[in-house]
Amino acid sequence: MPSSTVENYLKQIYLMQQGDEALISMGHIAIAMGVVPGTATSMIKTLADSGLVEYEPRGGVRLTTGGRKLALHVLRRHRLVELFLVKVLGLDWSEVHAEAEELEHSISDKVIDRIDDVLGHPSVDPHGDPIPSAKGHVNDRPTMSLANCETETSLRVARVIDQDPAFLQFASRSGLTPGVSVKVESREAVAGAVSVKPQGAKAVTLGTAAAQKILVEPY
Amino acid sequence: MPSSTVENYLKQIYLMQQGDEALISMGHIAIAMGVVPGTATSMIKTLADSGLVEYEPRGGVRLTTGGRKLALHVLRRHRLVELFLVKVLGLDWSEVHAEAEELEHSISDKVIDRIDDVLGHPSVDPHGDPIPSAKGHVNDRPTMSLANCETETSLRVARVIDQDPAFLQFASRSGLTPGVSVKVESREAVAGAVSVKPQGAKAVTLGTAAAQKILVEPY
DNA sequence: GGCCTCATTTTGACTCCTCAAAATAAAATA
DNA sequence: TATTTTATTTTGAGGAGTCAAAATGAGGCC
Repeated sequence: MPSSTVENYLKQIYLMQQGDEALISMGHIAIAMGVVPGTATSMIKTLADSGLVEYEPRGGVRLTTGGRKLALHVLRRHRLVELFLVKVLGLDWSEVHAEAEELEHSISDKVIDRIDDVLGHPSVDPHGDPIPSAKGHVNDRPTMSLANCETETSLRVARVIDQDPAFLQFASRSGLTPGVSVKVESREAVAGAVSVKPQGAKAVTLGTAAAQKILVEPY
Repeated sequence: MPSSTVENYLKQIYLMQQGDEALISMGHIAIAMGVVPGTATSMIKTLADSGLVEYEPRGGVRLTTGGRKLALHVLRRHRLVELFLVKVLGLDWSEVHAEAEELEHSISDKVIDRIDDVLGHPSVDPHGDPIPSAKGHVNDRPTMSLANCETETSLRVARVIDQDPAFLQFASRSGLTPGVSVKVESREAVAGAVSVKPQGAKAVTLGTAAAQKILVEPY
C-alpha cells in the first residue's frame, strides 16, 4: 500500500500535468509539495523505482499508467469525501478541501463505495471538479473561463478552480457557484476587468486572475 | 499534534488500564501494539518525556491526566465513526472497527462534531462501548457478563467486548446484540457452559470465554 | 568561446518508529 | 542462598521522508 506521501506526490503530479506527455519540473513539484528541491528529486527517484513515474534527469517527470491510476484513485476519494462532507454533514464548500486532504488517505474502498451510493454516483464535487470513476475514467467537460468566454451569452458556472477558503467564500457570496446561470456583461481587456451577472444575484466585477478561476460552459 | 502512533499507544494504554492507579507492563503494551518489547520501552520513554504517561522503569506505565484526555479524544472519534458507519453508511457492525482504526486519526474535530450532531449525541457505539464526551467524560454503566450474572432474571445486552468480526457476526446471528433482552436459562460451572435465551431468537449455549464477552445489565 | 545564472542533483545529517540481539534486573525455584 | 527463568532495557542498525548546503549541469549572454 502506498504511503500518503506517495499518494500526495502522484496526485499533485496528475493535477499539474497537462496531457499525458508533458514533463513536470522538479522545481514545480517541490513548490507544490512544500519541500526543498532536493527532497523532490529523491522522492521522485523512489517513485520511478516503483514504476509510478518516468523520470528524466534534469528533464522532469511524468506519470506512468500505473501512477496515473493511483492518482485518480486518490482523487476519486478526495472528491467524493468533499461532496459527502457538504451534502451529508453540512460543511461549507470552502472548508472541505482541507478535511478531504487528510481523509483521502485513510478511507477504504468499501466506505468510499458506500459514500458513492449514498450520494447517487455523482459526477462532480462541490467545486465542479470531475469525480473519477472507480475504474479511473474522468469525464472532463470542455469549458472556458470567465476571462475568455463570449459576452452576452447564456452560460453556466461549471467549476471553480481555487481551493483557497477566502476565494471560495467570496465566490459563493457573489453567487458564482457551480450550476448557477451567468452572463458576462462586459469585458475591459485593458483594465483587466470582467463584469459578470449571476442569475439571482447582483453583478460583480472580477479581475483577470479571479475570472480565470471561474470556468463556465454553454447553457 | 500527536502522531497516530502516539495516539494509538495512549488509546491502548487507556483500554488496558483498570483504574487510574494501575500500572501496565511493557510486555502487555508490546503485544497490544504488535511490536517487540524494546520498541515499547523506547516509545513509552518518549511519551513520558512528553508528559503523557508516568513511567516507572521495570514497573510499568500509567496515563497522566493529559495522556488520558488525549486517549479519550481518540476513543471518542473512534466510536463516533463506528456508529456513523453503521447508522449512516449501512456498514455491518463487525467491520466498522477496522475502518475506524484508520479514520480516528485523520478526522477533524469539526467533522466529528457534525457527526455527533447528525447522530443525535449518542452515548454508545454499535458494540455498546460508551462514547466519551467532547470534554472527556465517560459514562460507564455497571454491568455483569453472561458468565457471572444471575440466572432466570430479566437482563438486557449492554455491550459486546470483542472486535473480532467472526465473533461479532456470531453474536448478531445468535440475537445477542446491544439492547436485546435476554435471560440466562442455566449455567453449568463445571462444564463451563451457559445457556442463554435472547428475546425473539432461539436459545444458545456459550462457553465461558464467549459468555465473558457479552456484558448485560438489569432490565 | 568564456562566463554567469539558475535549476537540479548530491551529500551528509536528522527525526520518527521500528527490529534484532545482547545486557541487565528482578523474581522464582531449588 | 545460589541458580535459573523471565521481563525489561540497551545498543546498534535500518527505512521513510525531510532539510541545509555544496556540487554539477545547461542554457543564455557578452
